[in-house]
Amino acid sequence: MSTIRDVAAKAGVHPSTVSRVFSGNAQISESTRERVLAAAQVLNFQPNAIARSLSVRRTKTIGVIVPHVFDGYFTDSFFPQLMAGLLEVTYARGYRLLVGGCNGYQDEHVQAMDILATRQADGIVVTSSRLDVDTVGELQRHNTPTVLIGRPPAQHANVAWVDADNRNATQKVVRYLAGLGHRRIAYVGGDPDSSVVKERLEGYLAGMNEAGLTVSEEWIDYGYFAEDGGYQAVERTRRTEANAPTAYFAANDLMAIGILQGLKERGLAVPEQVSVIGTNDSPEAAHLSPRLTSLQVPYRAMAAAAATRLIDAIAQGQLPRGQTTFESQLIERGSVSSIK
Amino acid sequence: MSTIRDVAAKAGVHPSTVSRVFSGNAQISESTRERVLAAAQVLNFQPNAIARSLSVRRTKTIGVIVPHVFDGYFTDSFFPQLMAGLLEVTYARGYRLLVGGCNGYQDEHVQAMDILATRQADGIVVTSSRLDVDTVGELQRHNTPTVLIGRPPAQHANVAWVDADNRNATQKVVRYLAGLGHRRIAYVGGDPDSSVVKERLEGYLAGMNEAGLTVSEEWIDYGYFAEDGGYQAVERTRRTEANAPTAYFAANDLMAIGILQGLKERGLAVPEQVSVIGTNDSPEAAHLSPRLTSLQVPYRAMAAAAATRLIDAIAQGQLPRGQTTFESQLIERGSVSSIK
DNA sequence: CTGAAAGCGCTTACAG
DNA sequence: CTGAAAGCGCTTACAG
Repeated sequence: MSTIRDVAAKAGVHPSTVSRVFSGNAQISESTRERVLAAAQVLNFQPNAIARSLSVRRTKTIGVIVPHVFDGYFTDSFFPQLMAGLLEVTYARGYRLLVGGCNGYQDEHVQAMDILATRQADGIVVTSSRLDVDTVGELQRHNTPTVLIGRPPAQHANVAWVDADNRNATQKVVRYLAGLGHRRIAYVGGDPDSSVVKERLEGYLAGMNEAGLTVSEEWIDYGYFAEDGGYQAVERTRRTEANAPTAYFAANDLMAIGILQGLKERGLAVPEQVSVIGTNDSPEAAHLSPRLTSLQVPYRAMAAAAATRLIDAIAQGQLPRGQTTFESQLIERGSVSSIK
Repeated sequence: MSTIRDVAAKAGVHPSTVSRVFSGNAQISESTRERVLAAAQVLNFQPNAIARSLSVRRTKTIGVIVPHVFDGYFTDSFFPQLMAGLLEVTYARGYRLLVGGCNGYQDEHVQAMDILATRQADGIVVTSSRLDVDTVGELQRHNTPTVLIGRPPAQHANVAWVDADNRNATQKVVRYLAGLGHRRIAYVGGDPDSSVVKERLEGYLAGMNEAGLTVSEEWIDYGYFAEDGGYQAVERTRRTEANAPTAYFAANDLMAIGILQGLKERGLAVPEQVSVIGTNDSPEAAHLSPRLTSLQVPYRAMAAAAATRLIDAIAQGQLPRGQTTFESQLIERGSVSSIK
């Protein structure tokens, strides 16, 4: 690999001149520019981005940590949508995306801090928000460009974030179901320590309350964020048929599929006897039978917005700010009906 | 952010000593190590990875370009599996994954070369292999650590790659179908310029030949790698019912779903009248009705193997070498039956 | 418009 | 075991 020095020698100029033609923003006479470019051409020169980063203290990359803490993580449609949104804007803006794995939630902020502290990225998008792990606080303390996908714990009210209307959307789902005559409605969440799940629970409770429905403890269930979690939720929520839910709202489509399965095994017809609503509008939703009604959360748009906000802030040398809530949309298909 | 110099000052040692305690491999007396660590602790010091990279000429990151050239790219299960495999090993090996987008196949090798030429990564995993774009050649010419997921064009026989047994697996699928009595079998591929699709076609042809079946041109169709591609393939392959296929093998599950849809609209029952086999064993496959029989390609394992090979080579300062073929496995479910 | 110099924050061969 | 120095490959304020 040739360096700026080789090119300078060949073109008969000072290395700083070569640097100037490649860094763009500098007055260079047309003739020397041409000479430099020609020399670079034959030497197959491309400026070393690492050296440049060291010099300008900017990497033009943003980081993201993927917390593949549960097996289904990559199977769920959240992940590809996240990547799609992030990639779409990093690419358009000439940035790169650095992705690190991590091993459990505790490790997530270790990895995030590591990327930032070691200057491998100019900023970071944080996706998970477990309430018991203070990733955000750590990041804030270090005064580091961060935008959250999801809402931060209350004490960090001023971080930049982008989130779905989890509480509201869930309340609407319950309203919709109650409007159809359902009175025993179950909420099947994933990890109860995550903020999404908490927010949705609030929305559920608010919706039930609004409809004048008393909630039975048995209708609230948490499980693994995958088919099996939903499947088991059916067992746990139907101990006594008299008190069994006539409708389920599940934290993701994978769980909804598990619920569908569990109901089928018990000989319960969907939607005739029991209604089911999933979340995320995953690709399979439209192809199940019955076709699954699902609450579509615009993760791709959220990720794109997060990346945009982050890159904008970096470009202006500031910390990202502002928070945006995205509306979820209920995609009505065939897994819901009114109660007779 | 504090530097090695600040720590040195505080600990009363030379910067090079600080460097030594952080770079690991050096003899340091226990007492000075402790002093340095203590100083680093209070200054909240972490070595700047960029500076280190420049110095040692190694970034500890590998790159991958994702060619999201068609809309369905992120929806297909290939992408998450690829990322899962790559992330799994980069994480375990203390590497980072740098992902770049690209805009069409032509742009792919521009981006790949850019990452490498500018030294942002130590090596790269290349995923797409369009036969008309010589990404591999370009990469080879620059003597750059590369491993391909997929097989390279013949002229680059010596690049390292990891691939599925596309040809063989397809031949087996045809053998299986022929064994069930099918004589008019369709092959519905995606992009005909991609090597996977070519290889599968060869396998298809070989399988038909082996079974003593003459192929009708109409049974070979190419379409967009998504539902719609499959849907349209049904139209095109069933111009005349007399010559219409009784079995379909599709390049991915999305297309198979489109085929299912198209057949249903024509009032054809699957698997009673027509059999359908997809590829990739996507999450939805098991939940369709009929449950879709699918050729499972171990993309996650392939990606992991690619990353491992790449990192091993980098660690030893060599170019990656060797090629491995992974076996696909037919997951039999309910969309296939024998012909009466 | 261009050159010469200092600096970005590390690493490492060379002495001792 | 530790220090002093040179170097990794750029950038940019300062002169002219």
